[in-house]
Formats: sequence, C-alpha cells, structure tokens
Amino acid sequence: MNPSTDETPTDDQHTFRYTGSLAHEIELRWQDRWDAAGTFDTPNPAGPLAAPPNSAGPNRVGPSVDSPKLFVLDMFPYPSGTGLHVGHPLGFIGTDVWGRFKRMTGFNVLHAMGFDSFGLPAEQYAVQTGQHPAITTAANVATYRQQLRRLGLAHDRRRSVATSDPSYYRWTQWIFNQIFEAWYDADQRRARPIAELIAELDAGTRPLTDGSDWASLSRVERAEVIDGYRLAYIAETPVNWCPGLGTVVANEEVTADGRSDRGNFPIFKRSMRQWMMRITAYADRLIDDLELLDWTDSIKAMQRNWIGRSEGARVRFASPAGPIEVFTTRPDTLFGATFMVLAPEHPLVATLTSPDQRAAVTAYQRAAQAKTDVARQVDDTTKTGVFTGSYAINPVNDAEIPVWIADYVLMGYGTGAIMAVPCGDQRDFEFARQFGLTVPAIQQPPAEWFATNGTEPSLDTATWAMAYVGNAPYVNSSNGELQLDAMTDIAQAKHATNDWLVATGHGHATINYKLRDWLFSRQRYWGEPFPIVFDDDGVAHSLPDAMLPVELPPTEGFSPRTFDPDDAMSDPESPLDRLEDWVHVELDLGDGRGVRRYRRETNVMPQWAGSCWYELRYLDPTNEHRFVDRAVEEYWMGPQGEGHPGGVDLYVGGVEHAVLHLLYARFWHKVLFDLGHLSSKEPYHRLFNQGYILAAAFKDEREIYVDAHAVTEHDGAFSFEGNPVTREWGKMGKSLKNAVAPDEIYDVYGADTLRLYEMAMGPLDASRPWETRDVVGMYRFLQRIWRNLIDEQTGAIRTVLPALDDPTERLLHRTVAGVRADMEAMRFNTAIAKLIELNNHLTKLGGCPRDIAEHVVVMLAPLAPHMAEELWSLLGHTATLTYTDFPVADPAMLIDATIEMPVQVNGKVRARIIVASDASDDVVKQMALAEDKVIAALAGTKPKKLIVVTGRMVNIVV
RNA sequence: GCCCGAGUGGCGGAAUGGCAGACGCGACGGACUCAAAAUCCGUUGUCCGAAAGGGCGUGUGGGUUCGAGUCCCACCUCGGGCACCA
Repeated sequence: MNPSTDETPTDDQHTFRYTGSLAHEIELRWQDRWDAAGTFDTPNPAGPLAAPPNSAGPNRVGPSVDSPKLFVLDMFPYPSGTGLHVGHPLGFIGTDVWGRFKRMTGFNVLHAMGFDSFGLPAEQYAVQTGQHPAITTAANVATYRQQLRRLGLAHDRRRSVATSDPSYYRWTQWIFNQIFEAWYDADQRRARPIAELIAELDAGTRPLTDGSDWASLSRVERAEVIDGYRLAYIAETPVNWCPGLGTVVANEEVTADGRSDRGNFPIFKRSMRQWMMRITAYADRLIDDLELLDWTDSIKAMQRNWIGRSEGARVRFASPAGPIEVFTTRPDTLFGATFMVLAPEHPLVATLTSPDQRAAVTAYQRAAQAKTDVARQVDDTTKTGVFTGSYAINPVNDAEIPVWIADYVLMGYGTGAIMAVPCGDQRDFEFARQFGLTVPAIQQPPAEWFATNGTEPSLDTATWAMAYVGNAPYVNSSNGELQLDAMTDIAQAKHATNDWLVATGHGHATINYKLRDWLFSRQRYWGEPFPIVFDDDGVAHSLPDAMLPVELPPTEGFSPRTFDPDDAMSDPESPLDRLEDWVHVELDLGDGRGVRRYRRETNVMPQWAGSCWYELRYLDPTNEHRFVDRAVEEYWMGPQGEGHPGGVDLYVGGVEHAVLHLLYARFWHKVLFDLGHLSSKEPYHRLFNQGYILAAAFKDEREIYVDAHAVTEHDGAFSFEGNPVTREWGKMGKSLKNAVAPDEIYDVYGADTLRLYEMAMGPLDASRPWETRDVVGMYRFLQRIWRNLIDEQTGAIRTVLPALDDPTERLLHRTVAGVRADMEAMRFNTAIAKLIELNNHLTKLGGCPRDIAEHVVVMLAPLAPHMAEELWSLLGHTATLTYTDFPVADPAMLIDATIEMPVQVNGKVRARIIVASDASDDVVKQMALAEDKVIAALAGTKPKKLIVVTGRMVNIVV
C-alpha cells in the first residue's frame, strides 16, 4: 500500500504550525531536558538510590518515598538485530501513559526498562553475522535504548539492567546457589537451607528414606543423599533433545506438535544427565496462590492446566519383575483392570520381557524412541503395542493380567505405567479392541447412554460403541473386603477403594501433576555459566559468593555444535567444554579441604533464568552487597494488607509467556521468599495482557510473502509489481514482511502522534490491525489542540477568550471527570475520544480561554507528553508537567439544571422533553403525556403502565 | 474433544439493563485557492420517501424484562490455549 505519509506535511505560511518536523524538534528537546534533569528518577527508601533526584529548578515538585508507591513493569524485550517495529511498544506506551497519569495523582512511580540479552535469539544473530554475541548484543541494546527513548517513555534510566551484564548475572548465579543450597520440606510446605537438612541428618531426627544409616555413609554417598533433596539437582531423566538447535530444551519450550518453539526443529525424548529444578515441589502452591493474584481467568486457567493437578491413587500390581506401580484417577474401576500397559521406556520392561517376545519388544522400543512426539500422535484411533510375555496380579481379585507396552502410555506422566480398564476408558477400550483383549463390564450404564449410542442396553461390552464414563451402579466389583456393587457414586466408590488400598498395603490416595521438573541446562555459549564446580569424585559444589560472578569466558568458538535436525542419536556438546584452560581450575572453596582441582560445569542456564528476577534488580540495580536490599524490596513489592501476596502493582506483556516465564519467575520468587530473602510471596500481583498489533500481509501466487509496503490497492484488489496478491492479517513482523518501523511515523508525524494512535486504536488488551492511513487522525487532533492555543504565524500563546461560558465550563468538567476515570481504568481509547470532543468544541468557539487551556494541556500530558510540556512551558510554567496534579472535576458542574429525556412508547422513542434535573417523577409523567407526538402514538388508548427512570427516560406501555 | 475469549456501519471501535453506532479513518458535498495540498464547515447504519416522516437494524433461534448489543438457554462462526495426561 502507498500511504499518504510519503510527503511530510509542511506549510510555508504557518511557520509555527504543528508539523512532523516541529514535533520532532520539540520531542528531542524535551527528551534531552528530561534526561538532564533526571525527571523520571524515582527515589528508594534506602540504599544507593535513596537520594532525591536531581533538581529540575526551583519549582520542582518531585516524587517522594512518603507518597504511595506504584511499581509498573513491562515484560522486558530481548534485543534482536532488526530493532523495534510499531507493534512492539504498544504495551510500553500503555504502561507509560498509566505511570505518568499515576505520577500526576500523587504516586511515587517506579518504571524502568531492561533487556533480556542472554539466550538463543542473541546467539543466533551473532552466529549469522559472525560477530561475537557480546558485541552484537551491546549494539542491539544501544539501538533499542535509542528507539525507546525516542518514544518519550518516562523510565528511570538509572535502573536499566541487561541480563548478560556480569554485574547482573552475578546475582542470577547467586540465586542459583540459593536454590542449589536449599531443599523442600514437604511437612512445612516451604524451602529451607540445605544446612538445616544436614543438621537433621546428623542429629538422626530425619531418617533416610531407604533405611540406611547416615552416620556410616562415605562423603560421596552423603553428597548423593543431599543432592537428592536439592531444589537444583543433576539427574538422568527423559529430556527434550533438539539436534537442530544442538541443545536440550524445557517441556515448556516444546510446541504442541513436538517441535522446538525456536527454529521449529523436531524434538526427541532422550534420557540424559542434566540440571533440573524441582519446580514440582511447588506445584500446589503455584496453583493455590493463583487465587491471590489479579490476573485474567484465562491465564490462571492456562497455568492450572499446565501444572495439571489430578487426584487419584497409586496402586501396586505384583509381577515377576517386582511390583509395578500405576497412577489412576479411577481407583474405583480396579475390578475392570484386565491388562496393564507400560511406556516403552519403562525401566521394568527389560526384566518383564519373555525370551520369545524379546525381538518384538526391542523393535517396538526402538521405533518409539526414533519417533518424535508428533509422530506418536499422528493416528490416535489405531493403537499400537506389544505383549511383554509376562503377567501381573490385580490386587482386588488376584486375576493374572497380561502386561503390554504401548506408546500411548507416556513415561513422563504418572509412573509411566497404567492399569487398563477397557470398559471405562476410551483409550484402553480401543487398545483392547485392537488386540482382542477381554472387556468385562463393571458398571451398568443407564438406558439413555445406550440410546445415544444407538445400541441396545447390555452388559456384554462386545455390543458397546465406546467405553462408559459416569455415575452408574457398579457390578462385578466386590471381593471379601471391598464391596462396590450397588454403589452408584464414583466419589464414594473411589473413597472405599482408597481405604481398602491403604488397609491392605496395595496403594494409597495421591495427587499427580502434569508439571515436570524444569530442565535447566543448555548446551549453548550465550547464557549464564553455572556457579558450580565438580571435584574429582564428581560431587558438585557451589562456588562461594566471593568467587561470583563466574564470568563467561571470551572465545571465538561461541557457535554451538548443531546436528542434522532428524538425527535423534546425536549427542549434545557444550561450547564451553572446548575451553580446557577455563574448565579445569584449582580453588579453595573455603570448606576446609584446601586448594584442590575442580572441573567447571560447562552447560549454561536457559534464557529464562535472567527474566526470573529482573523486576527485583530494577529496585536496587547498583547494590553490590545484595541482589536487592530488604527495605527497598519491602517498600516496592511488600504485601499491602491481609491476603495480599505483594508483588508488582502492574505487569504488562504478551500472553505468550503465560506458562513459561510467568511460571518460572513465580517459582524462583517463592523459593527466595521461603529462604527469607523477600517479603512478597508473588512477583506479579496484577497482570495485564496487551493485545498484538496485527498488520496486513500479502502473498503472491507462489504463496510467498511480498513486501507489504510495495503492495498497491485498486478497487479493493491488491497487487505487487503488477501481479495480483492476496491479503491476510497476522502479527506484525519480519517473517510476514509487514513490519512498520516507528521511524517511518516519527519522521512524518512525531512520537506523540504515534503514542496517541496506538492508544486510540482500541482497548489495550485487544489485538488490532495497524492502518498507517489512520494515523493522520491523531496528528490532526494534536494539530488542532496546538492551533487552538498557539498562533501559527507568531508561535505565541493565544488564549484569547476572556472567560468560560457555562456550557463550555460544564463540558470541561464532564471531560475532566470522564478522562480521569478512563485513565485510572486504562481505557485510554475513550479518554482520547473525550479529549477530542472537548477540543472540537473549542475549535467551534474559535479560541480557548486560559483556564481551559491549562486543563487541556495537563490532561494531555500522559498521552502526548512532549507537546504537553512544550505548551505548558509556553503558558509560562517553569516546572515539568510530570508531577503536576491531574485535574479533578467539580461535582457541582456535573449536574445540569435541565436535562433532556427521551419519551418512549412501547420502547420506541417518540418524543423528547426538557425537564428540570430535580423534577419529580410525577411532573415528568405529566409532561411526557402532554407531548403531541406521544398523544399521537397513543391514539387514544390508555397507557397500561408508565415507567420513569429518574434522570434518564420515560417509557409508556400500552 | 476439553478450557478460555470474541462476533456492532465500508474500516478501527463506543455504549453502569435505559436515546445503538461516541471518537477516529475513509467517502461525499461545500468554503478557501489560478490550481492542488493543508485547513475549516457540513453529510455519512440501512431501506422507503421530494420532504416531513416512517420501517428495519448489534452472528442465528428462543427466553427473562416496561425496556436487551448488554442477562439466561441452545446453536453458528472466528481467535487463543490444552489434548492418547491414565
């Protein structure tokens, strides 16, 4: 498309007209002044930033720690090589407008912006350009800072952080050590220092779970026991191996179709030794504490869903290979369990497999391992599987039931083994049909169920169309001790079964989670090194604080080793492994063992590490003694009253981090809270998801995207270089070739227009399509404000009208009341509409009285701060508008002497009457019935009913 | 399949159960101009009508109510999330 923005509007006669170039000049000037004066510097109650901000002049009224505080936060960006497009800053502008508004209503507002500069995007960009990531990252951060500054965002620049800065990741490493040196006490439901565990073990008050004697264990054996408790630990577990990226990734980074969310490469489940974080210990609290948060229900639902809490039972089935433990949510169906299914990777499979089945089992296992998760899900109607040749014993009836392996049972969920109840579970039902296994009925389904399926009521499951799941009388479900027959309630039957399981020692009720421990190591270069070394016995030691940070060693060999994306059997290699001199060190860890040889951990932390706590570092960015000062954290994030968990007052970002960043950050925060380092239980008290800016994208006949800038429209048809193209809408970005750079808008209209346009497009939480040709509307609005206040020939202020007329004054107060309420509720689009209405009224007046000019400028300040500051200064004020009080409406001016009320007959408006605003309902009734139009509409019929909604309207029913 | 959202003019959108379409874009007409741009003024849901005026209108079908875009039920469509989770 060819927007009209190609020519900069200029006007020779009107030297002081508000044009793009004047806006540009004003904006740069005010940005410099704000920076020089430290206008947005926010004081802390203690520590290095406690000093009051620079004075901006004698009239400066600055923020104070005695004011109510407000911590406004954006999800910080990762600085990509392509810079910002106009879709990125939508949320940043929203928080800026709100933060500026709150400053004007007396809050001490903290608003800062940092950079998530470690991780794959930065590293991949570096690999592409062949430059070291430290160099490209620094350059990209500088570009972002410049682009964000140009938007006029009121950030405290002193508080900016970058996660790849050693002074930052020193504390990321310190927090890792806190987690490593902690364990979860399930009885107290909180993390405690590992030293307290060791003390309990030493004292013998905490016996070992395997019954062995702590006192008789060797140093290495003790270390193994302790490592089994740590919240950060190394374990051999099934992980997501991505050969295409050359690294393992977390479950949360795998898409629904079994590919990496970065790069879209296939993911293979492989068992590997990796660093894990025991986030599962917090599963309950991560669910329960959602109640305390002001988040949308959909995000809460996504987190609950991801954690996937389900109540059920563990049941042990005897087998030749020893007990096989299963998890089931339906212990009440135990009598219907006629076979078992193990995941192909289940450790007992090898011992269970009989010699005659070995070849088939091994072949099936091999095939399953080579499949990606997506391939395992391709066809969910045809079940595959292999009999192991062994039988297990069903504890309720001592029946011998065959043990199979099948890939519909996942090693990563429950125990990796199930009891199959084909009459009551659709998957088991299909499997039994597929392999001709017996399907006894254990419930008598109701007649309606058969009717819906078009089958005759019968207990012969061969006639059933599907498995039955629901409340129905149990049959064939009793033994000498457990009587389920004749029960009809699932909950009751579950309860009875659970009691029996405990009484007989066959199992117990339990809660299972979908959530898995967090895979925390990556075979990459551009990330935080672990503050961990291994001794000659392979025991892991965290480095003492004095040895932090462990700096990422400079090397030209930063490229990760990647593989054929489909090569499941390749093995990860860490770039840091190649740095022999760095890997091997001699250290005195201060543990009394003197200087010894150690080997460094060569994995790095995942991208998410730095973003797990960055909001805390904004609070106290220069503190060299702690990650954040206690008093400072309590001031900005402490709980505010009973039941308040504390946390950031407003956190704005995209919905895409619903389960990744937001879950990890909550977990870290809770650990730090448990260990006494924080006063807040949750990091983000209020979460707001802004929408996305969508933009038209165009595809040619080959289905290839073409540059949206070069597409032309003619009578609703689109073409590119003379060829027809088709339009679709998508997230703005490089891949759809539809990105619009903010510079394109600054150059033509200025940053204030861009800010206003993005805020006026619609509600902040809604996605909306970008239309460059619409931007001019907000430019015209600013231009009209300017013209109403400024003489375009001389540039002088022209608030000519002497006094306010009554209607204008009433409109002003209505506007003040409305804009204030809209701003508070972040309804910036309607706030802008109200300001436009007021300004359009002023345009009609042909001038602007002084009082009204000041009110307009102050109300405009959060939205278009540069123009507002400029006009404020032209009106003769010397101090910044930043801390000027936002106007408050006079309630008396909101009540009109007379009001116009519509009169409806049967819900249709037939007339309007002007009545005194305090007129009684009776008076209103008489006036309504006296209207000619009403009399005509009634046509002589007597009204059945007459409703007066006081101050609103009249409805006459005939 | 399950769980969240959302459907309003040509477009983005506005409406504590009380005048549907605020505000903006676009379009049309006018003023200014030699002309154009910019600016200013006016019109703009739709149908019938010269007008006055009237009919119909918030995805579809029901319901509650004096009154429904808004609340309830069923359905359709679109967007997002989850999904062989035992």
